[in-house]
Amino acid sequence: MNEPQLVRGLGEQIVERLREDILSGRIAEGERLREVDLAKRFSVSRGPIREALQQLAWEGVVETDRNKGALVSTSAPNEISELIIPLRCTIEKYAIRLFFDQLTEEDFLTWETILSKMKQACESKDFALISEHDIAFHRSLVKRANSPDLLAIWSAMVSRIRRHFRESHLRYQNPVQIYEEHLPIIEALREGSLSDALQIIEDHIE
Amino acid sequence: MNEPQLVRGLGEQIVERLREDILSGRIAEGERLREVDLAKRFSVSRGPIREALQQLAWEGVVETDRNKGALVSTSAPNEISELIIPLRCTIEKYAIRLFFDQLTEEDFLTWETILSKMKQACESKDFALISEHDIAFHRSLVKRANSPDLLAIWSAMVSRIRRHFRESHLRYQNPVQIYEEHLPIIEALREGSLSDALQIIEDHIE
DNA sequence: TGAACCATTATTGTTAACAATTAACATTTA
DNA sequence: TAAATGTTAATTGTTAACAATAATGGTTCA
Repeated sequence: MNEPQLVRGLGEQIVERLREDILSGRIAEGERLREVDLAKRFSVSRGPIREALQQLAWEGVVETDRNKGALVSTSAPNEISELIIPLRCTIEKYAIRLFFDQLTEEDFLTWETILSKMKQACESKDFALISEHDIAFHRSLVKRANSPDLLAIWSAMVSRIRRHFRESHLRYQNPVQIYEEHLPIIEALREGSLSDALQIIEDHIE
Repeated sequence: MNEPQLVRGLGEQIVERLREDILSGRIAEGERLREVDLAKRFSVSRGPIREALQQLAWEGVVETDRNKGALVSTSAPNEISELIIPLRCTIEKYAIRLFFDQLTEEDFLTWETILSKMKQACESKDFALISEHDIAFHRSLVKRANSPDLLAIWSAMVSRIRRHFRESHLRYQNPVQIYEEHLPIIEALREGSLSDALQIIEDHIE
């Protein structure tokens, strides 16, 4: 099995930090990202920064024009989430089918760790953090399938509907519900019922 | 409309040349790509080379391990095409619904132009060109919906399955069939039957 | 013999300087 | 004044040197 690569390059680390900042809304849509600023912030040279920006551009998190640098791309209008919902469903169900018969205790530990962070964020009503962990949870589901193609396509989609995540979260009067709605997914996986898990994911993604 | 960016960076130019070399088989599967070799071959420094390799890795054309460089991916029997087919179906049908009641004669002209080029490519059995025009046709369908997000998501997917296009084309004994299978799509649009068009697209994408 | 160790080489990762391009702004001109 | 032009500053694109890591090959020792 693929070792989870303990030492990651600077570029990859920066991708994750920037992506979290942008998907959660801590860095605003339309904001310009200058290479030298980022290099100073992360205390590295512009090489890894350029690497990270290129990756984020493919994911659709930022947009780049030649010789003009990178802007945080604006999240798609909500009407497109009508399209994305069935797409996400297809992908995440496909992912679950791929890894379903290879589940280990470690997997559940990973997911429970993310969800416990989400719970904390829900309790303190920090919606930026809630979105971040919500997306992180679903990303880790897709990632578990161990298919770079699957993850790439999913990432390209989700980065474009980050606003939809936040806005749907804001509708909850009691944000802890957001956390609670994620529990059945893991429970179904633990109980070993594939069809239940698929059905629950389908109901959940909306 | 988007200007077709006249001056491209070195990285982008190298991406295209390497991708063509790999997909056409001039660079064999499993072959190792060393940065210094490529830098010498293209007479540039390693910067643009790394950029190009990162892009090709994202597209799935090469695989990279940290500190170990890039290998040309072996085209594993693309089990993911099983996933891509329903995704493409969803997206392209969604696109058609969006523009269906705004069709003009100009649209048909665009599509017929692309298809006539495809026909030529089919007749000369130039499979690289066939793929290009096939992708161009479907891209123009999606583009017609006039939604940058839709196009972006579709592009992210297609860049990962370029290889699948080519391989499915190679199965045709008479490549002109590829061209002929595209005609009913336009015919249905011309005749003004949305449900027919959607059904034909669904049958076509397989 | 062959398995473990060390030194050497090859290769990638990172950095910092330099070149080319774009943006900003003052100046000129109609 | 407003448009056009030229100049400067800010920013990205590219390069080449340096650092860190992995592959190679030979030597020793059981």
